[in-house]
Amino acid sequence: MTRSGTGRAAAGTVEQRPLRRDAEVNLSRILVAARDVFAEHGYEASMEEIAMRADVGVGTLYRRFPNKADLLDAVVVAAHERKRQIAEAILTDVPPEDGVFEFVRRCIAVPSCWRATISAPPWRTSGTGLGQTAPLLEEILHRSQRAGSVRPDLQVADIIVVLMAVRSIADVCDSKSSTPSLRFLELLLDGLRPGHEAPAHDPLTIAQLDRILRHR
Amino acid sequence: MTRSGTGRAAAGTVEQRPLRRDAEVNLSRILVAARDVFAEHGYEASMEEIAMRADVGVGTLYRRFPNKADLLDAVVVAAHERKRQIAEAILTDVPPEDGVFEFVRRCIAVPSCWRATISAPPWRTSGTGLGQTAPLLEEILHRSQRAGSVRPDLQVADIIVVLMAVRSIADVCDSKSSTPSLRFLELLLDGLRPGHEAPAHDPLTIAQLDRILRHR
DNA sequence: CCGCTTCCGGAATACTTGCTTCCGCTTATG
DNA sequence: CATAAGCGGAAGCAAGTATTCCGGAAGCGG
Repeated sequence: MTRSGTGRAAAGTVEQRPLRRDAEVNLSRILVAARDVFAEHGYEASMEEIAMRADVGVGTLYRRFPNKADLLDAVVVAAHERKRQIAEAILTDVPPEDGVFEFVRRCIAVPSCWRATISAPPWRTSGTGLGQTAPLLEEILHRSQRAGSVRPDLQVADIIVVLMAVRSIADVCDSKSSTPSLRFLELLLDGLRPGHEAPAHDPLTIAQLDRILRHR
Repeated sequence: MTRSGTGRAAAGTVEQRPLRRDAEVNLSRILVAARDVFAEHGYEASMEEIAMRADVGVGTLYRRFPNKADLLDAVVVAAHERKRQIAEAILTDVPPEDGVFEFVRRCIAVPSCWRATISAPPWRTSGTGLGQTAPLLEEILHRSQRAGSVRPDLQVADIIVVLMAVRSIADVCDSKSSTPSLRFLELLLDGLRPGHEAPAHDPLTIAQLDRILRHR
């Protein structure tokens, strides 16, 4: 407490001094581990397992994050961002008729990303992040529909549900060596193609889906 | 311990005297409750919740079943039986072209049945029961394929996976008032119809699926 | 190279959770 | 009415786990 000795920054901003080099490395290791472990076990995952996977002690986790929920928060925020990036990339790089299919495939190819997004119980997080991606997804969907590659009765929420379904199958069935969920995914995607009767049941709205995901 | 007074049966058989009337009622209430609760929460379900749902005390559970695992066993066995019955009914009552679709729809219409079958971690149960239904399912599938209503590249395991997927969606999304999983189901079934390219990935074998379900 | 500050590990703490047991009371049954 | 089966639910007890704490190690500025 000598004086200002410890280098604070401009007043007002809560700027914190940069982390020590090793600490920064550990931090990113923690984030990766947390992402994976939460993805696998959901919020039930234990801090100890996360620590082990990150090759640090539990104490280190608590140095960076006040508690488990805050750690999850960080992971979820990062995952949202990743998903939004995917959606944007689709809109710029992919021909309209492949948009929906590519979106789903890419989301699934980055499991630690979308898994966390969806499985997290965000009763505390700013939101499920659907609000951020939904408009982009809507655009992707419309383009594919105009291109005639996707059935016209499909809704945005259906796509999210598809993601959730494949995720859960992958959780149960996939292993290091085999990924049967990919076959399931293709069957599922075939169901999104045109040429079928309109389903008899109404789709969820984004708001409903959002509530479901947030509340549980 | 007077004598044989308490009516034991022929030697050898482990025949137990019939349950008291009220006890029998309670037993079936327990079975129903356990079926539902296990279906909802998986093996994590607490004995207390099962007892509460059955409107009995936990003590009563333990009078009938030595422990939680055995209770689960009973539920799983019953569920297998139910599923087999459904499959048989399909084979006799339903025209070939509807077989697969009806099977899936009926399984899902009896949630407390197939849910338990599939979600239970049977590291202890005689088997996953796939062995019993698989041959019937195979027959159902072949008939539908010969009738041309189902894509020829579909395999039995695919159908089981479909069930698992719908189940997980229903768990998360369905409520008393709305059942969005039914819409998802229809989309999924559309993917099983003919007219699509063969999926690039191989299906699971029944044995693989069996191992997956049993081991986890 | 020195000393200060940040960091680290992981044992110990303090709970929570949930299966199982126990025992005094109730209820069917003959 | 007597008896044995059945019942409820309050402990007992064993795991599992978030969080704290502190002695020692490691980066960093001088």
